[in-house]
Amino acid sequence: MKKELAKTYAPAEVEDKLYALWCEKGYFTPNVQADKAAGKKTYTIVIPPPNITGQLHMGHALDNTLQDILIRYKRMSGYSTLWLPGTDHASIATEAKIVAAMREEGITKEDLGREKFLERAWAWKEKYGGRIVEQLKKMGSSCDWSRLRFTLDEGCSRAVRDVFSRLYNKGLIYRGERIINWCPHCKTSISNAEVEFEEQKGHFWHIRYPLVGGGGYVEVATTRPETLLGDTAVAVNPEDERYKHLIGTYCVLPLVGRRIPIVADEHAQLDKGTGCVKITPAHDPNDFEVGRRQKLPMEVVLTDDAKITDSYPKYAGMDRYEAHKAIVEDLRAGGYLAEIEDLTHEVGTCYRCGTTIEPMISLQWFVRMEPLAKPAVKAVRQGDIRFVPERFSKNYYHWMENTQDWCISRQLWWGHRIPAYYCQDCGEMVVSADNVDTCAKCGGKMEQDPDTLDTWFSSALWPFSTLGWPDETEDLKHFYPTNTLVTGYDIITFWVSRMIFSALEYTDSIPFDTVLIHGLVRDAQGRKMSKSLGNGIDPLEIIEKYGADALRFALATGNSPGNDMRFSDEKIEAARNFNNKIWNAARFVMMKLDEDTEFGLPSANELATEDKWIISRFNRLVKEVTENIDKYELGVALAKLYDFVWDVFCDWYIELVKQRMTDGDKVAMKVIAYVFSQTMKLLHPYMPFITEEIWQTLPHVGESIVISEFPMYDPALDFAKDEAAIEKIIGCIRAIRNRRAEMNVPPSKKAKLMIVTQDSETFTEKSKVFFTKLASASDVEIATAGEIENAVQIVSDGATLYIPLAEVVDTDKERARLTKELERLSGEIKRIEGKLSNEGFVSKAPTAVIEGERDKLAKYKEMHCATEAALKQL
RNA sequence: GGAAGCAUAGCUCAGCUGGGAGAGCACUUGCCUUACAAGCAAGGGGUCACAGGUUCGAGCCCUGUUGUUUCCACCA
Repeated sequence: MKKELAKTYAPAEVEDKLYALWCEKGYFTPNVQADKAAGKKTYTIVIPPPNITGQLHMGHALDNTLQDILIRYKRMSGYSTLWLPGTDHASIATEAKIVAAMREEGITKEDLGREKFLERAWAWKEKYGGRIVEQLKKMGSSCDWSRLRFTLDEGCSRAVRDVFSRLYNKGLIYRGERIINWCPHCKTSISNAEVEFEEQKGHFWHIRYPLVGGGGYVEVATTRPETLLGDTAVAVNPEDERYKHLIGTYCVLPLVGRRIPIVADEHAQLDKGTGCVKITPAHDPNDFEVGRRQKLPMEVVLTDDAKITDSYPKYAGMDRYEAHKAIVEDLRAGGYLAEIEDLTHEVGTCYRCGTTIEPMISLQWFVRMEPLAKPAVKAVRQGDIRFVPERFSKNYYHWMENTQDWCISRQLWWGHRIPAYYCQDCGEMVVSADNVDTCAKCGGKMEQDPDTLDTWFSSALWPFSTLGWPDETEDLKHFYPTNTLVTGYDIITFWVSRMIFSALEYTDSIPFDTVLIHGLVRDAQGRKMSKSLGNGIDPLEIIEKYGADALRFALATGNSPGNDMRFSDEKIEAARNFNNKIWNAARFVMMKLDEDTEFGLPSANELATEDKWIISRFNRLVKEVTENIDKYELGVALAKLYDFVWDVFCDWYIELVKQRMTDGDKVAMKVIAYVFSQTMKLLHPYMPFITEEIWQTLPHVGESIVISEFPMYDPALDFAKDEAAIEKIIGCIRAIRNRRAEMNVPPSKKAKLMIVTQDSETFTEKSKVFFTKLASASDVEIATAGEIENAVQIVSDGATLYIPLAEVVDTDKERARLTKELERLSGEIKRIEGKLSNEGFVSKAPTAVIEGERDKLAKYKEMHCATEAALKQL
């Protein structure tokens, strides 16, 4: 057993080796049959599939660390556990990357054709999808790789086609001409959720439209004068006295010369601008509605790449910004421009490429949201699905209750092709999960819709499509609904909400019961990590330098649900240091253990006080850590583990038992091995590699810590009395060290120690060694009464300590110090007495709190008395 | 225009249903004490943003104010 370990922990030497072993043993793959037979409860997490566009970033690292902590914890706690991994085809993002790469080669999508393009896309997927899987493995993620999925694989695709045709048949998917958000760069429609608003400086242009017949004009205001080309009316409010006489008359569109009507519509508000609104039905969502109500023509003036159409020869081919300038100039020249105001406004941009989106009228596919949103809201309201932290449910409700129909068609090639088929001869349309070649009506040739579906359409099915749905597979029956979804708050609307309504509609079940929300990982200055800033930190570089466990620790510690965190060098170094601390504790334990030390606790009557103390402390730790993890307080649980390992186990228990270990005390060996090995288990979900490496070398039962049993709280291991005794001794040791430090006495200078106490159960013969080892005592005497003259006197909880360091004792200083101490104690006593004499406090406070105060009072009174005595002796 | 979060030690942040303020880093002092100098020991440092309120008791609950961040929203 006695192994010589390196002084510092070298993660690189153990991580890959252990991960390979875990995979080989199949620890991450649940044995469904056996688990069922054993009646195990299930615990399932389906990974938020990373995009195949690139590589893992810190956000992924955090997301996956949290998931792995939960999964490993549940696996060790006896659940039938599945963490299902996969990747997302990320339609628009991936296509944009591939197109960009092709541009380098000087080819366009059209040059290549759909089929060849898709070949490239699949090659991309192989390369980058594989890379992401490797990165997840490096993190130690205990995913079941035998169930790896991809949003565009056959199973997911089938689920998508199935859902699409179901919804279509129920009337929940429709095709129609609506105003959609058009990205002129990506050349596709995008959904409302994919539009990001950005504040931009602009102008408010007031333009005069001359009235037809007779002089005069109406003045309209717009931020986008170039859309004037598409105006087909001017609206005024029907109640507006100023313009009532103009309703039904016409004005002339400047520069174009078209006659357009002045119509009455509530959209125009009395108190805004001039009260007259130009109406551009084909290029503005509000105007589109006005146009429908007023039966106005839709005049399209922009092409797919946001250039003016050929209908306006003077401006044809100009992009929207050039046209803007030209039209402003022409308006000015023509004397149509009345006023120009400065203004800042929110402009919609494409969330992928940042291009300003163009509202356009277009024939697209939509999901009717209202009937789907209602049950989705209800599921959260009645608590079937819970957000952690709770406040994010407000976000969710707000979005769900106000959401508009979802535009799901995209003019892209990389994605799920819409399962709608059109007859080339008679125009008949069929929606079908299966391919349709010939028209049932006329026998003509059917062509599939060229468009693909929004990436999020397939992501919305992810929790069940990955488990085999629409088939009633074993996996679906066993693991669905899943349990915890771990994701960032930035993706609640895109994804979480859509999974919820999708699951309720298609599987008649919630997709998961808990949504654990985490924040963003920011850089050390609190900025978002981004490519343009170049402040991104690569998790793999961190792993290479510090190890996966250090990365995981740094991400999990001090992190609370829903809050952003900063990642810094100090944090990762602190994490590395903790790894090293654990490692060295392991070195100590292993150096001291006998080879035949077995796993297990000695019986209670064999245990020394300090053994019971550490066991009791550990037992309480188990209870707290379990409770914290169950409440998703992963950061709090980890802080307690850190504190226990470093401050309780290393700084005190190891020091207290060192002598016994050196003396070959078998009981101490068993206790230290037991507590430490169990501590490794508690820590394992957070730091899988180092804990396994150490656990394997300690006495243990079982094959791997991965599949070992998570420690359980045991009321029989609460030793309150022994805990109190050791806490007292620690208090004395601290007090002695403190005094010595104050007097600048070096540790090497030993001195006799006399302990005057009535507490013979705490201050025993056996406890003397603690003072010689840890408090620089040369010799310890325990007495029930007595004193040493000219000695340093320390009053601690339960004892008065005398240290004869005559040459350094300054009697005046001692007197001053003790007097001060006496004052402090008097103050405390007065405070507690005041509290206890408060009628309200004693009648209303819980008894435990009152008891606590009484105990403290007694302690302080005793110390006060002892201090007084000590002062007298000086 | 709505909504939410945050404000605690010099810095970064924890603080569980209210019961005497914590950690890491930084700082000061002393230690290479055979597990660990990536360490050990001791120490300094906080009217918990501000103002009210509820309570026997408030960092925590309520109201308002200020600062800051974010989300949502079709303001021409």
